Amino acid sequence: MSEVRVRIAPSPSGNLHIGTARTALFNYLFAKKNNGKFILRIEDTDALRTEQEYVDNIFDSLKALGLNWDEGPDVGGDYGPYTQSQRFDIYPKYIQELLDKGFAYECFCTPEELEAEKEEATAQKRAYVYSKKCENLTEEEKEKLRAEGRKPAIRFNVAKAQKAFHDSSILEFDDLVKGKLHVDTNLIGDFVIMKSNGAPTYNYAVVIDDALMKITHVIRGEDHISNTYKQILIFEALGFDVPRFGHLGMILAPDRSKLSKRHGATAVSDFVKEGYLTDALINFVALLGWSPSDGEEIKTVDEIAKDFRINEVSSSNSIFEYDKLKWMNSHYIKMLPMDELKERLKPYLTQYPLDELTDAQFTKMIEITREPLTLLSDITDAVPYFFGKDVTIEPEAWDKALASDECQNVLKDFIEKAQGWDWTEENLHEKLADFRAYWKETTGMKPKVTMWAIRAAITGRTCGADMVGILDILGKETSLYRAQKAIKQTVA
RNA sequence: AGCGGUAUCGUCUAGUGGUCAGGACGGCAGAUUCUCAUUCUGCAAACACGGGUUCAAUUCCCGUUACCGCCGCCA
Repeated sequence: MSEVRVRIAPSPSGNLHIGTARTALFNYLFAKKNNGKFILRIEDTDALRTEQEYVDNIFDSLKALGLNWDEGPDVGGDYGPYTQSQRFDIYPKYIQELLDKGFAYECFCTPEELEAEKEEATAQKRAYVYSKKCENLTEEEKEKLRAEGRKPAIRFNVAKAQKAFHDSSILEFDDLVKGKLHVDTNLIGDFVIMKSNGAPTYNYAVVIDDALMKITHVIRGEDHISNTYKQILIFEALGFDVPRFGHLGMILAPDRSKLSKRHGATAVSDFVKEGYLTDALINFVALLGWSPSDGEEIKTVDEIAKDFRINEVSSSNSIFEYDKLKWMNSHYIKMLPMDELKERLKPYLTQYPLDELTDAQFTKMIEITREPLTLLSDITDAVPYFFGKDVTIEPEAWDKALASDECQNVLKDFIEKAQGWDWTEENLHEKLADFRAYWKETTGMKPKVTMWAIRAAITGRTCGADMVGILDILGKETSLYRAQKAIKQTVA
């Protein structure tokens, strides 16, 4: 069998969608597993909706996910160009071939006429298929229409192609993930393959490109199933080899609707901005429809590729559950080496005067605050008390841990004793333990309550990072200054 | 409406003509910890419904229902 060649063909009318990323991943996995080639093609035949910014976003997102392509617009390849808008001189030739073979014809219908046909169909509660009214126009009629200034679109003659290559009107193909699929081609109207402005339509361009790029397997979302029949017919009409098709279930939002902006992030770059790691994203999305044979869910793309079999992919839709993604993200954050974590976190710390800390202090701060991070962006709210002389005490922290006389006494005792402490990490650890023990023995106060008073005074909160580490980073002066400020003046 | 697809805990899924229907996330309970979080232990939680076929059906077949997709000179 010839070399496996698969492709991902996004349309640059938006940033790379997470669903497209999953389709790209499955293509990539299939290529890897079969020692094939993974190709990127930009489908920008609709100039109105295309933006360079989106093209860049698609490149960047795919790269960030580790889905590197073997051939594409930027890296080239033997079957380029890989951007459809640069292939416009290729398409007319095959249109002519289809016209010559009688598998296509010119259609002069206006949008209004087409609209009327559709309305009539709806009124009669029938499915709309094009009336074929232009199928047998004579040359004179065409000339007349042309003289009126009408520019024809080209339609594909479905029935003719079907009849030429199949015994009945039923067209069948064997889907890589769904098994045998079929349709009655009488239900497919003669569709437009070239618009009146000369631009190819999706269903047509895709066939020409897939054929010329020698694509062997087309893996895509199941929303393309009905397009597949049309495409197969074009492949056959032009005498091209028909590739194998595989249709993946869709990704749905938790409310079972299409995943859209109102559910949160949908583009890969949005997720990244929110603090998700691409490793977590790609791992998570692989688990939608595919499951590892050893039950181990945390896996790199390479590991998944070894274990991947397209026919074992689930053919049903799956819901995008943010909870599990978050769990996975926190897992990947925990696995990040310190140096890398520090760099990744910096973009979320721009509002703080990082130069107040030495590198050692900064490292320490990250060490003691990284544990509860679910998103990288969580760091923003986890560290305000490491900066500045003063700290804002949250009302709840005050009420719960500082307002009572008992707490005030703990704090006073802390200030008094801490004056004499040697301010090193080990020593603080020991002294603080003694401090807790002392209060427990003398008053029965729970260790956590004792610590709350100190924590609240110094960080303004009742929960946060390791207290020893905080004191160490802040230093004796700032720590005691803050503790002192939390003493009620009236109680002096 | 028509055509096509799908159906196992709330979610992602494993699995089989005879299983205690397994795992993960989430949930709940407990343990550990100066707090939050981690970590550990335990618990609850599913074969959509109705007919067949069969000694036996979650598994095979048919139907119903639900959900999704498609019906563009969008891709």
